[in-house]
Amino acid sequence: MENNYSMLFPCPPSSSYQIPTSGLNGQSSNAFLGLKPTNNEISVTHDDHEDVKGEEGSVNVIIDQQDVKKKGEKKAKKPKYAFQTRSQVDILDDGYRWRKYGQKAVKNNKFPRSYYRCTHQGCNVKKQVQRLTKDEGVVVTTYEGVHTHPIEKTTDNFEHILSQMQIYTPF
DNA sequence: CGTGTTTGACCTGCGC
DNA sequence: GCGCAGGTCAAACACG
Repeated sequence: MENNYSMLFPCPPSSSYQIPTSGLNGQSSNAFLGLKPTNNEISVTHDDHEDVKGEEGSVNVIIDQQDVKKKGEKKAKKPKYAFQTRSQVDILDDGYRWRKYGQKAVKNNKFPRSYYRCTHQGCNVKKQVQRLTKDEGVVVTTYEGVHTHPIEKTTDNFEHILSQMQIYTPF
């Protein structure tokens, strides 16, 4: 099926941070994602884009339908979301619990890429966190898959995050 | 003791 | 087939 996800990431109203993800893998989920940069602005971009800086305040989410194959299993398509965040720290607390399972040096990048998996049972959402050589202030977080469970931290924190996002986006 | 991180080895895909 | 790069595994380790 054809889906246009380009507007998937509107800034949610403060009363609700439900993000429409219906159509992704035929599933829907609430609170797909939130980011908590420790400071500064959030911008979101395509993981294919080279011009990482982007314009401040611009929001651009690209979902990449990636073929994932495993031995003996049929291909499954997983949505992939790349977020670009200006932050001093690599770890963005999005409310889910993540376990790091790997770290690799990336070519043409002096910073390593870290691999995380959601620790919730049955939820195999993955994310990669990578800092850019070009701009050390930029952290690129790539999410793969959709959480099959509600967010774990029921924090006010999360609403703060979202309100921050509204501030930093032109919507 | 439970949970998460570190890190080298291993696997896989791809280009030559 | 070979080498490289990216992705994952898993044992050892650290920490509250």
